[in-house]
Amino acid sequence: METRIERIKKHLHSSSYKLTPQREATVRVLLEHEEDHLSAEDVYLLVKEKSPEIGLATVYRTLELLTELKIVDKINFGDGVSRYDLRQEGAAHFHHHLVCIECGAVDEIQEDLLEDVEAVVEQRWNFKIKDHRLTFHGICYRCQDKDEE
Amino acid sequence: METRIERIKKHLHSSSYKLTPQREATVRVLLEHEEDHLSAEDVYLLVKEKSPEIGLATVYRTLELLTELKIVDKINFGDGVSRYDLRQEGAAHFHHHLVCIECGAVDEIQEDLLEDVEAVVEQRWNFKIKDHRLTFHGICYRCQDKDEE
DNA sequence: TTAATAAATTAAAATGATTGTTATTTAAAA
DNA sequence: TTTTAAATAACAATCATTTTAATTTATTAA
Ligand SMILES: [Zn+2]
Ligand SMILES: [Zn+2]
Ligand SMILES: [Zn+2]
Ligand SMILES: [Zn+2]
Repeated sequence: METRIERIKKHLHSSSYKLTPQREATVRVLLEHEEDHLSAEDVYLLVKEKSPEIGLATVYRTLELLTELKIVDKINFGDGVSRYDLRQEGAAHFHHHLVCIECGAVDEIQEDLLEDVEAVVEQRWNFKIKDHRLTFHGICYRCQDKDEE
Repeated sequence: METRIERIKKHLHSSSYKLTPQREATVRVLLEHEEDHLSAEDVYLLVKEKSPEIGLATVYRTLELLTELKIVDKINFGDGVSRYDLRQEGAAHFHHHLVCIECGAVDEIQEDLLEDVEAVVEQRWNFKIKDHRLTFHGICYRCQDKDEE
């Protein structure tokens, strides 16, 4: 945890940004909820528990900055809000998501899976891929079990 | 064109909805701009040219209805607006997108490409896939040519 | 055909997420 | 220490989308 914060601090410094207390509090919340897919409001409420003086706009600005630096990925599952996902350290690509249309759960796929597809796209469409977003909508294993009862 | 409208009309009827003049005007705009990825506002302005009395809320409701019936797909490229894409008739899956981070162009990939990946996901994650969203972000062929100059 | 009912629409207001503004604070540089 | 720049809080403003209430249109029943 602390070492990851240290690395993020260096990452900010190398782009001449500072890890202010507000930014650190925000990053800590993201680290403590790595499994989740928090909205800006979610992050704000969690940060507020420990640092009640922080403003929502600051959370937004911090998340924007972290997105710019590719420390987090911004993603949208079709409900009206953007969600923020810490990028795995050293991960070449953004991970994929499984969104259950019954219970709303969002599970993650860390494996790449797209290598072959991306090779085809780069060749056939002459498109230089920098990033991707892949989300599957369907029924999660939990809801399949429920349905069988 | 007319036959596609007819089929959409039947599709609505089979779910006991009517193809009102406002809905027809909206569908026509979508058909006339199949290549594009129009926002609700975009659709509204285009519909207004021929049917100035239509309201923005009606366009939103119509697009919502068409999305429910899977006549269009709602998609989000990360700017703050939802965009609406006519589904290819008979297409099993939603097509993929190439978003250029330099010029903003959005190109389409109609080929499936994901068959193998989806088989793996269904098996390994025990997830019943109903739909997907796949978007690549990168440099389009046009901008690559520009960069070489 | 006419009265009653339901569906769809308009226009306006409300909502909710996000962004911009301004004064203030904090940290770095001179 | 004084000066300057960066960051923040509090609030206002904006933008996309949804809701509401009144009206219109189409459908059904008498
Ligand atoms: Zn589920
Ligand atoms: Zn995730
Ligand atoms: Zn381009
Ligand atoms: Zn498309």
